[in-house]
Amino acid sequence: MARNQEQNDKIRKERKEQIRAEALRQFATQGLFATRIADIAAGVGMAQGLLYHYYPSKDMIFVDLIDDALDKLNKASLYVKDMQASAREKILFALQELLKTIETSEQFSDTCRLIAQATNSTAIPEDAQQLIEEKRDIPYEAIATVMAAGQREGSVIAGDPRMLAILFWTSVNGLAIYYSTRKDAGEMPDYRILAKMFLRDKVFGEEE
Amino acid sequence: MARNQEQNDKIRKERKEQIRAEALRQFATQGLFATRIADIAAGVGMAQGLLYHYYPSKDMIFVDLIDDALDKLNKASLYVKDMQASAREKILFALQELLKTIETSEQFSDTCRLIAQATNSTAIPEDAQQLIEEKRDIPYEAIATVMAAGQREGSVIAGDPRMLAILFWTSVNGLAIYYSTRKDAGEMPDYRILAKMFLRDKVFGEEE
DNA sequence: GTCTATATCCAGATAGAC
DNA sequence: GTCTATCTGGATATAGAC
Repeated sequence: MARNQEQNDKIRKERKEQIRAEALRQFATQGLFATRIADIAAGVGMAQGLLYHYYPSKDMIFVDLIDDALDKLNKASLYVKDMQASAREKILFALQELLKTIETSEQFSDTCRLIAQATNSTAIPEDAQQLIEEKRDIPYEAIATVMAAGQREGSVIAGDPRMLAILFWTSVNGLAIYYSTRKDAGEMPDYRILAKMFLRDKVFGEEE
Repeated sequence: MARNQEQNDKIRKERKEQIRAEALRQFATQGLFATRIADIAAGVGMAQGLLYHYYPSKDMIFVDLIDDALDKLNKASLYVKDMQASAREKILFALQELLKTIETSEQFSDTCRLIAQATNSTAIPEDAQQLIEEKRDIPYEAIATVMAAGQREGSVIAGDPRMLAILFWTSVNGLAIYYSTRKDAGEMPDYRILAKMFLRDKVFGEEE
């Protein structure tokens, strides 16, 4: 009977992951309130009632996804901050990776959109609001640290490093929203144009 | 009796404007679906039933506001495009004005947020979707025209002008969202940092 | 674990009195 | 023009059979 236990656990975990994936897609594209629990269940291919064996409520799915989304973003931010490289290289690397990921990963775009949906509405579950309150500043702080280091090394322009970090993230975020909401978006801009905002010296090799 | 007619029209117009203002605030901060028609009516200080003498449905209020928001943005964009000034000056002026307006005008922030809410969800009324489809590209085209002129005059970096326009608007939009969703936002960044992305030559007077 | 059927609630919209 | 009271539909969540 211990064998069945294991199998059940595995099924349970897989099912939960299916629900999460489907809910992420729908929440990101439609928003929390416009997404019906029946649609998520239908998307997964399970009965509506069954979904409640995995999550106690629609809100809880949302909170779970928000928590996950914030953690992923924070982890990536801290990775960049703690890289072995110059500040200049970190900024260029981060922008290049972010833009590439926005372009190629549907799931990453959805994650950005989910966070946008959540931060842009006061009508989300209180738990989700608290998570955002706690965790949303970490990427800003990480990049601000890099900017300050860049100022010391002479590669980054003068100004409040936190302000530069805000410009960094709001620009990336704006792009992410733009590209995830247009099918006809075309290709991504060159990441070096964004980098040009923050760096004192030339970022383009041949041209300019 | 013609006198009463006039007065009624005036009351009617004022009332409608009150509803619009309240709905804009609530749609922008909560989203279409989380906003209840009862709350809008309460915010205006009228009975729920009375609201239906001014608008046939919640969706129609939303569509009306979206239409208005897009028109305002487009008008401002075309104003900048047709200014009597160099492309470089137009870019600097536009960014300066946009950032100042985001900072000072609650209503402008709400307008940006409303558009963000609308473009970021597929679950909005079809009429609204069509309006967005029709009108949202105008600001991009206007700024792209300015960017192309700037390239000819030698002040703007190389690259697809439409791409530069996308960077222009997504950056501004990201900032607008950021500042409208934080009470503790602090002051706006220097608009010249954003301008630095697009301009070949120095944008800061003394420093750098 | 999975489904169908159902209870419950709530928001949008309407009717009708004043 | 304004209000109160009500209808109606639809979505969340639950109950109970298999």
